Amino acid sequence: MKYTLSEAVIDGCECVTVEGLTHFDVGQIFDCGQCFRFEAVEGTTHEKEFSGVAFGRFVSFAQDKDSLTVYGSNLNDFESIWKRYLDLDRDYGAVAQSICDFKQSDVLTAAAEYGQGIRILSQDPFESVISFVISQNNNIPRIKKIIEALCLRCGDKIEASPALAKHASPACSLCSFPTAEAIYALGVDGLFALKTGFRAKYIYDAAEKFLDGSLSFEKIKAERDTCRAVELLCEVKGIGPKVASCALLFGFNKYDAFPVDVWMKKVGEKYFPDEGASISGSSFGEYAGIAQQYLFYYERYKGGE
DNA sequence: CTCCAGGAACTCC
DNA sequence: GGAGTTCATGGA
Repeated sequence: MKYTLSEAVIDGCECVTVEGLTHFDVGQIFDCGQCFRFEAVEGTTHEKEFSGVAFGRFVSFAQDKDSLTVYGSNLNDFESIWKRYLDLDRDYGAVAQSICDFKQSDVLTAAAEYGQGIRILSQDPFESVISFVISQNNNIPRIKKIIEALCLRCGDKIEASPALAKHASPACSLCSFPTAEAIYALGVDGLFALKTGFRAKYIYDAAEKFLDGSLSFEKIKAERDTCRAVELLCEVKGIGPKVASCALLFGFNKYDAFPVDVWMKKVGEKYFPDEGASISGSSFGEYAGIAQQYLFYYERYKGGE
């Protein structure tokens, strides 16, 4: 994946421009359900632009064809944070090819073509764990609302210059995702007050186990066997196979983690009759998680909204 | 009103 | 060890 970088100031806003990207579409990346804190920027001068907060920083990703402009970043931040976050050094053309070679399937081939701009974001592990605990038996707009309320309630304010703040969508506040300490301090009642419902005690348990060390992210990162990593996460109340798999795929770089939700059960029943609703990653190879993302996105979004 | 949402815990047999 | 039920909430 060879691309070129340049640093600039546009309308008083520090930014980095990346040229020569392939298999990259900010619309697909931020609208495929892997990330809940980025929103489309209205009235952008670019073809597409999504802004939000990650790793305690506000940033805006604007795309025109194969060119990406990262507002709110200099070259240093880009190299140390956003390059990794966007997974830019992975050759998604080769990944998609290897997925389709491994599992011969017309639907999978069509899905990989349809979602060819998707990339798996490398998100903060704690944020992805809490976010997907909130996602259970919930819909995406409300998941975003709850996370937004949580960040407003106990995240840290992020300072952004007026020039940069123009890129912010009103739907996303300039607050970092809360620390485990801050979430723990809210208590179950405080979390319940944020309309988290029955998930309040689950969020609290995750924060508590993270803080007391019984949920070791270092251990999970180091665990080569993704099935065992799932088991480690499932020690938290409210984390089952689906939530654990999402957290591992989006927050721990476990590309073979294969979340099965209601949409993937439909995919199994419609297109993979041998597997049906018990479809699993074991038949999709080392990039099963990326294959899952192609199939999820295809089934969920093809044919509009 | 009922049904559903990127599920998982709990309760039965 | 599976199948059915419950859990908060809000939108369709």
